[in-house]
Amino acid sequence: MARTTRPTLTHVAASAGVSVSTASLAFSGAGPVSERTRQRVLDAAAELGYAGPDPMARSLRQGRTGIIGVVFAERLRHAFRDPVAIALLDGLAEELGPVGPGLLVLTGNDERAGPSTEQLAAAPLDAAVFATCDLEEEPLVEPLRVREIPMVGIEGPRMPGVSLVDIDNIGASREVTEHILSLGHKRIAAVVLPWRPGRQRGFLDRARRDLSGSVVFADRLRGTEEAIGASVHAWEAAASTVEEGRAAGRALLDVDEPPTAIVAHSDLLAAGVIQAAHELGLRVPEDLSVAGFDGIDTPWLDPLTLTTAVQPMVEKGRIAGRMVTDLLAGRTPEDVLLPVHLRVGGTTAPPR
Amino acid sequence: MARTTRPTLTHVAASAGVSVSTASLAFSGAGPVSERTRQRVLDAAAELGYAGPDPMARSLRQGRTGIIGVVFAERLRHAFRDPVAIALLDGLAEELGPVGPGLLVLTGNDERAGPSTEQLAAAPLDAAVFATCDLEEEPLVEPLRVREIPMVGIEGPRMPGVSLVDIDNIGASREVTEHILSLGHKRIAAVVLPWRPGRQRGFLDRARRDLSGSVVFADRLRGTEEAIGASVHAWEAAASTVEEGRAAGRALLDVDEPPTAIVAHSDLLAAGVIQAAHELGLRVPEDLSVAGFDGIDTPWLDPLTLTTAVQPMVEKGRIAGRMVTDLLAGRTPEDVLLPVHLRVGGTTAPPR
DNA sequence: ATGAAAGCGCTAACAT
DNA sequence: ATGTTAGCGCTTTCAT
Repeated sequence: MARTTRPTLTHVAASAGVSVSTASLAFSGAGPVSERTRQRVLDAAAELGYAGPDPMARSLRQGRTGIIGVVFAERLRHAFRDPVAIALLDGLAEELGPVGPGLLVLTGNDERAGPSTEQLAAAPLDAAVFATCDLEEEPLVEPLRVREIPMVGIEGPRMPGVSLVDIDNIGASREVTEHILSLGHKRIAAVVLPWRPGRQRGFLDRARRDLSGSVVFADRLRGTEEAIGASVHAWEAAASTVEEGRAAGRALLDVDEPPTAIVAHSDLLAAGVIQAAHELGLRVPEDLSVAGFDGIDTPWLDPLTLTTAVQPMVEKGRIAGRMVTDLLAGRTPEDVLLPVHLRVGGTTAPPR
Repeated sequence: MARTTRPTLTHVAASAGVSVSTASLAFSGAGPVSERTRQRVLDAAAELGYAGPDPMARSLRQGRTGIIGVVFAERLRHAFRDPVAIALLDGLAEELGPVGPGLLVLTGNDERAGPSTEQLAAAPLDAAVFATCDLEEEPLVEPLRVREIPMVGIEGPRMPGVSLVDIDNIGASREVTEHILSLGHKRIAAVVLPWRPGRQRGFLDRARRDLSGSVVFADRLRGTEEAIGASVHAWEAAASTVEEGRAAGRALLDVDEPPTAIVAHSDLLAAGVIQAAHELGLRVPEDLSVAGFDGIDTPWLDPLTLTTAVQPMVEKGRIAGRMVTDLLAGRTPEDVLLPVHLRVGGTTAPPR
């Protein structure tokens, strides 16, 4: 009795001599079924090669897929190069693991910063987490808002309908810079995050400071300048990577009167700055102090440990996951602001 | 006229004064609709706040979700730490980007190597790509095989029903080792990949060599031993990371008569070995030659460039994506074996 | 404990 | 170009 099409619950039920509803209960366990019947159904299923209830049919009926979308405003290769994003995903996966099938990764490509509107409209999601969508004017939330998909933002601006997991970017950045100042540094430069959109590499000009871009970019810059009490000589990186940090370091250090300290707004950028310094024959921290932001593992800097602002990366993901769970249960979670603490490492010291 | 429930195509059609099927066509463009009608439907939709056809209903009807699953046999944080995996995902996303919503990431957790059977049975996939599932006895394929989900494996064993994108692990590993031998090295050690399952750190014992584990582990080891013509003194890493490489380097080098060359079966492991060497006061390549495998960017080794076997990481993903497309179109793609080429860098030199 | 029936929202034949 | 109709495969009332 070969069948060319996949068996369905109807076939299984028929073969077991029960109704479809009973067969359904035998699989879901959502109702009373005698052990004997249950076994008959499962046996019939095994014999027919039935793989269990069809996920799409079940989704349509129940109104949910179990899938959580994770939205990145960049191409996958760039998003996943960032240890902070990976840690976030890990926390998210850990928290949501038992819940459903998994995480649907929604990224952009070379042309688009983030998934297309069509993608967002067609994705079978129960909820979405914005991993790196920190723009004031975020075109990515609208398609999901229309669908009434619960949303959680990470370090974004406060937006109606988007629950927020935030960290104290301004305060932490200020604290790092204050540490540098307290060591006695006068000539301080900064390497700031990509302004986004239209990321570019180069000295930060006034125009870009004032236009609204990424709030993380703006907050970390603001913290640094609040500490200094004036605007800081800054280089804008096109991405948060070691290579970009290195380019920044070269640009800032290979001049007549280089700074004695550089505040980088990510650890990867800081690592690049340190590398550039070494290449230019400068010792860290003797000739140059360098601070970062994030608190990622930097085993390759060993024996140096980076002075940095340690943010709870995995925890951000876990909390976002918990918020998703709450939202799906109909609860309205409070926004969360997580603390960041200064970790003084070996890359900062008084100027000579 | 407030509605408490989300509007459906039926509401939109009624409001526009057309039938549901016409309204459907107005959205999908899959049939002839007059421009005037189309506009009326879209206007009605906009007014009602209709977000477009429901993805679940559409999936059920059409029999596909547009979602491609990517299966990792480890926890997310470990999988995504590997630049090779990221590059693969990037190629995959690039190739499949226009096709559908996105990639569903299916990972394990601390207890399970990979997603659970339930997860695999319930995930709404059109096809699956096994990113790091290289076991002979892979429990992860069975749940998908039963569902008749098209599958593509990366560097796995040849399995019925799983299309394969492979690279020449044996040949490339042999070539790297031959390069080391041609330089005149006699005392050669290897740092091999995790044997999996039951990854552990330590000198590789005979028992593990003989048991069937990861085929990538086995193939790269085999290539090295084929070149040497004998079994090699080897350390098994618990993961392909810089830290593990460092631990391996310490174990292999901090002895009375250390090897003059170490063949590491990944670039991250090689980077760790180099770091360990530096910490022990050994210069690379003067005192120790080190080779890797993969060809990832290692800017932090600068100015050193790693001698390694360069594999087409992104290309693997692209081809896997193309295979998925083929399989979904009903075609049966041929298995692919991609070439790997030796890149001689500055980390290998004749022994002193 | 089991069965009958309705319907989730949509698309695709088919008819007009 | 538009409408009618049948179902995709399942879960969930509601009867029995």
